[in-house]
Amino acid sequence: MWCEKIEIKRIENSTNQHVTFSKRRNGIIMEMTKISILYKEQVFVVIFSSSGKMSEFCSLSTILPKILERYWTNSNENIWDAKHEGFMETCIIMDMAIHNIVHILHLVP
Amino acid sequence: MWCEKIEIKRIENSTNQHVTFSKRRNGIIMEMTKISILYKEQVFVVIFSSSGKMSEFCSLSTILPKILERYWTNSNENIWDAKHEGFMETCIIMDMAIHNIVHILHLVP
DNA sequence: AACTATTTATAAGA
DNA sequence: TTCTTATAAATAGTT
Repeated sequence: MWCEKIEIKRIENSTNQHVTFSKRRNGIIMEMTKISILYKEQVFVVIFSSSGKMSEFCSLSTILPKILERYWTNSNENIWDAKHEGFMETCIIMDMAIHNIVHILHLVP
Repeated sequence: MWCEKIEIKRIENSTNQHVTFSKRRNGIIMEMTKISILYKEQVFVVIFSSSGKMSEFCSLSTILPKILERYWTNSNENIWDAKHEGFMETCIIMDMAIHNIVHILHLVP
């Protein structure tokens, strides 16, 4: 499939995990930025830390309701009726329809 | 910065735009999948079409409330009080803390 | 959708 | 965390 030379497997070492995650996070932000230019679209990025805090905030926080509206409309489930456990470490939300990046919130390990 | 050889600029041609966006979308899904393995984390992906429809759905739609809870907790704004226009084309939500991919929703151009 | 030349991203090491 | 560089991986261009 992909990654035939370097095996993709769990990084156990905590320091390595932070370093490599940091690099890949930058990669994702780069890619988002490119997409926003290529398609002249809005990219909206939120990254939560593993402790649950947002460490940076740019603007236009009110875009999120639009996602939810559409999520609600398209799924037949009640999104507020949480049945599953889990805690967000990273959340990237891209809005492709306005005309700039509105949010890049960095993870602080 | 990045992309010194190939200029990153708006793709005007509609067909090209769909083809290249499709490639980059696959790239993002690949990257998410890798991250989920590298950090043994949950990756949660939702992609909406430009027409507003979700074209695919896998499982666990009830993870979204967790994102919202944290978004709410961390921002001082009422996320339901939308003041800005804009329409989501792509939404990627990664949950890094459960232990598998829960959602990959593909865009259908 | 498939191929591949070329560009871009990353792992490892410092 | 940031830099460097050799190597791996992704994609632009084309069929």
